[in-house]
Order: sequence, then structure tokens, then C-alpha cells
Amino acid sequence: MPPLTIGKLAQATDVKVPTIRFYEQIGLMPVPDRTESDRRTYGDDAVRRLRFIRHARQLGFEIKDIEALLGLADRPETPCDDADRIARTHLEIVDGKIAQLSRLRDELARMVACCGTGTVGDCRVIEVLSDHEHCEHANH
Amino acid sequence: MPPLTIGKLAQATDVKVPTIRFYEQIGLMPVPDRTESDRRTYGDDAVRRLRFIRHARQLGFEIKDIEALLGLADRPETPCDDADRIARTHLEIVDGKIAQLSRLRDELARMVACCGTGTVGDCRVIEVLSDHEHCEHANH
DNA sequence: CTTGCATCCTCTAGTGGCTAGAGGATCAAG
DNA sequence: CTTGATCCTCTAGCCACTAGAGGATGCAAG
Repeated sequence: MPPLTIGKLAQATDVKVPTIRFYEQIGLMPVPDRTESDRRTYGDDAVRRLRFIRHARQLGFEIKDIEALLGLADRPETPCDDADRIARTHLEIVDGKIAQLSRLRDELARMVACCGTGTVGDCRVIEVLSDHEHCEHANH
Repeated sequence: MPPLTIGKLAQATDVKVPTIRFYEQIGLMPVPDRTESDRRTYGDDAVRRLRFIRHARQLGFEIKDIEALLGLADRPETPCDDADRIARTHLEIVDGKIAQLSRLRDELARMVACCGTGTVGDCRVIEVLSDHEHCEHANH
């Protein structure tokens, strides 16, 4: 395998070039070797690491969590309680977000459903926003 | 009704004091009158406007949208098509987010369920993150 | 060999919606 | 009169990027 340019790495991992440089800057990706003309070169390890990062980001993990998970992935013989805990905590957060968004969705749907296309004076959307009492759930 | 201090306005609307100043800074709240000693004073109109803003934010509207909605609310005789469109667009966005998060949730749940509390080497969480092929849905 | 375009480099600043903190003035209660 | 809460302005920080300036290098076609 010949070394990759940052552009090829970006293609191989579906991560944008500036994002790769950003990850290097914050220490999430290691500082790579350079060519004579100062261009970054990457090997397979970079591809693997960046794919891991991208995947975890797509699943909504924060960069701090990803750092921790990467640290764990490098030490296969340690117990995986930490990885499990990070993932479970994240799952709970996602569940909470879904529940919250679903409540909002219902409220919005009710709001939109009642808006006959009249004037703003009679508009249900404006009215609901003006007065929280119109809401079914108070907890948003 | 006596004029309110920024602190009282914050209490009355459940919006934090720095946030109110921030809204003034970006032009979402109008510049208020001041006392001799340079303190902001607010009337009922500010309470109403800020409650509207808070409610719309809680429903996930962006500040740009809120500006537009507030502009509409001030002209009750105009047709409410715009308000309706903003709300419907927002509803679609929320629906999309819920769908996306639900897919993530399922992926995370599968990941966590398979993690026996062994070592990182066998850890399902790390394994799934390392290889996208383990995912049911490719579209995240 | 030249032309020209793609890609690369560094650096700074901007996004959204706040939040935190410094450093100081003023108010209200006891 | 003192003390603690509240107010003021201003700057910087959060997250995870994204955009753009201004310039150097690489690579393929003519």
C-alpha cells in the first residue's frame, strides 16, 4: 500500500479534508509524516482510525467519548466496562432526545393542523406560540 | 404595571438574564428604556415578546424563524401563509430528526445488547464502531 | 515545455445560541 | 452603615466544524 495524500484519505473515509486537519489539530488524529514538499502522508492505520471516528460521530458520540473509545480499542485485553458504560450512557441520551422531540413534534403537528390559511390574526401557529396555555404538555 | 428590571423580566418569562441581554444584542428584543442609573426597564410588551420567543425556542424554532414569526404576529391582517409554511417546514425537519435518531438508537441498542462484559478484544461496541459492515442500516 | 487546473499548505474568522467570568457600580434590607 | 444581591459592560469560551484568503505544488493535456 502506497501512502495516501490527505485527499485520498478523505475519499477513502468519507471525511472532508478540512475536518481531517481539524482532527489533527485537536489531537484526535496523530500528526502524520510529510513529503519533501510538506504534504501530509497517511497509511492504513490512519484509514482505520478515521473510519472509526467517522462511524462513532455518525452515531452521535462526542469527540471526548471517541477519544476514550479509541484509547480502549488500542488495549484489547482491558475489561470493556468503560466502553459499555459510554455506549449505554449515550443510548440513554439518544432515547431522551427522541422522547423530547416526539413531544415537540406532536405539539407542532397540532399547531399546523389547526391553521386554516386565513390571516395572521386568526392563525393558530402564532396564537399557540403566543400563549403556552395552548400546549398539551407543559414540559418543554 | 410598574416597569420591570431585567431580573424580574427573567423571572416572569423563565429566560436567563444574560440571554435577554444577548437577545437585545442581536436585535431579537428591542433596546429598552433605562433608568437614571443606566438599568434596563421593561413593560408588558417585553414580557409578551420574550414569552413568545422562549416558547418558540422550546419548540425548536431557529432565531431567524422566530424573527419572521414575530414580524408576522405584529401584522394580524396579513395572510398567515408564511407562518404556516415556517411551521410546516419546521415540522418536517423535526420529523426527519426523529427518524434519524431512531435509527441510531436501534444501532446503539444492538451494539450495547451484544456486549458481554468481557475484555475490549471481544467487545461488540468497539467492534461495531471499527467496522461499518456490522450496521443494519448503512444510511447514517 | 508550458499552460492551466486540481490539490495542497497555513492562518484567521465565522457559525448558532448561548454561557462564564472579570471588574466595577448601584440598590435594598437589616 | 454594611452587606449581599443585582445590575452594568466587555471579552472569551463552548462544540464540531466550515469558509475563505493567499499562496505553493503536482499532474495531465496540448
